[in-house]
Amino acid sequence: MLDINLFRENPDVVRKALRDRQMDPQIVSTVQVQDERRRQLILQVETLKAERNQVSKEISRIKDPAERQAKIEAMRLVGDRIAGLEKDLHQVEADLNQLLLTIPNLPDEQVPYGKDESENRVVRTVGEPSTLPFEARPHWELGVNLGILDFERGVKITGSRFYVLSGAGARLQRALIAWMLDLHIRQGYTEKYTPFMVKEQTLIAAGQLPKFYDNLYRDAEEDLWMVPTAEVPLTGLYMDEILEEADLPLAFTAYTPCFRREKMSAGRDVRGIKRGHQFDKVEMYVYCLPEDSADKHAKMLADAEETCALLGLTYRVVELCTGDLGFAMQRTYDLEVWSPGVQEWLEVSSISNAGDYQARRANIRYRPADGGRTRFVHTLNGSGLGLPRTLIAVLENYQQEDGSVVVPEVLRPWMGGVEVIQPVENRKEA
RNA sequence: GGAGGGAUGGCCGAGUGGACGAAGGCGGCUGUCUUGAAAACAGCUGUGGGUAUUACACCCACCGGGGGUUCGAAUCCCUCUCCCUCCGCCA
Repeated sequence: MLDINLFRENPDVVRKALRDRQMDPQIVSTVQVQDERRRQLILQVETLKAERNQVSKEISRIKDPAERQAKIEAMRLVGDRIAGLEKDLHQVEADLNQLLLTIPNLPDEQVPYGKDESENRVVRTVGEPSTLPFEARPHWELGVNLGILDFERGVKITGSRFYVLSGAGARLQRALIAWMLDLHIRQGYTEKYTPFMVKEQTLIAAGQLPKFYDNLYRDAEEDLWMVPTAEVPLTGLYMDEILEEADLPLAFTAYTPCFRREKMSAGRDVRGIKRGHQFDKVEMYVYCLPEDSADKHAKMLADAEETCALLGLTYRVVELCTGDLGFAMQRTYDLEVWSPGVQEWLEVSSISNAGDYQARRANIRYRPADGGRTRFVHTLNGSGLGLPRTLIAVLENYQQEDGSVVVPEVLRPWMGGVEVIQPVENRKEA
């Protein structure tokens, strides 16, 4: 949510942001009109209330019954007028709020302009896209041949885009999760285990609703929604709280499954495990002082890069242009790892600074140490790597000519010392 | 799922239609005293919004959320949420 004062004092800043995001700036004027109406109504309502309060106090002291009755009558009429105006006011405020919830964050000044993802900027590439001395197989061949990836049974029990990991495959994913969590803990993040279902308000706070309604799963009867990313419960953690400056920064890491309907991307990336309705992710999340968020963003990017580097994966850092920037974010870097089987750069992480945008929606503030007025915190989030894609990259980069897959060194402690994933002998186990 | 009891400021805890933004206590801050500290004493101690001659001014709202009754609601009524106790079910 943007500060309403921006629309009063600097509407052109908002218009430019919307244009840069390839959106219609018309809504800015609509907000201004509603805001003006709101303030007029507040002025009227409060003037009447002040009058009523004052006269009501007098009534309790008036002895003369006729005078008393006259004042009561007069105040009854004032009460009716207040009720009418308040009804209008509530409507205007609800409308205004709905409008503000649909307006995205302002891109940071340093974000390059671009109309869509084709204009994102590669900041740097670390490593060389690997060339294997034999023809690289895609993970869906590798995984099935090894007996660690079962598409047919996933489809059978749930449906299209679902799969089952088996044996060393399931264990490899679990190893990645455990290893990443431990790495992030070393990097200074505190582990959190959160609910995987949240209420609507929590999704609004994180900026997922109302915009991404179509991409979310929910219980049809209750106000319970499956999280599309750990960012949602982690943003909600401090909803409606006032932190002390001394408490900041707060840095968290959490593993959660993520559930996404992905209606809009039906038909894309149908092959393999790159895009599913359910996937696992380890997330990093930071609450900090406004003046620190750029530094924290750099640190989080470095932490995510370390994850790729320790896995021995070739990756590149991409800065998102204005047209591709996420709804709630002011600046975002994507991390993409090279995977020789699918022959593409896989987006495994998105590291974003939301500024105070989510904090406003979630109403998360802090009290400055000098005792001044409360301010909104800044929030940042970044995947410590999305699991299916990291799994793809590991399988495809570490494959050998005979179809086996070497387990990256760092993961072996979580793999019971297994160094190479070999084909499973017993077909039933697969 | 059934029955009952609760929800008040940073915390504890009073209030029962007007004098209540809310007693009292604790904690915190400031001052006096002190070489310093403690103690004692005194004062202060929430959030949001509106107005604006931007004056640490005035006004409005907030006692779990929403709605109602009333000239006036922390207080009465309805409803929702959450917590506690007991029963049932359950990994």
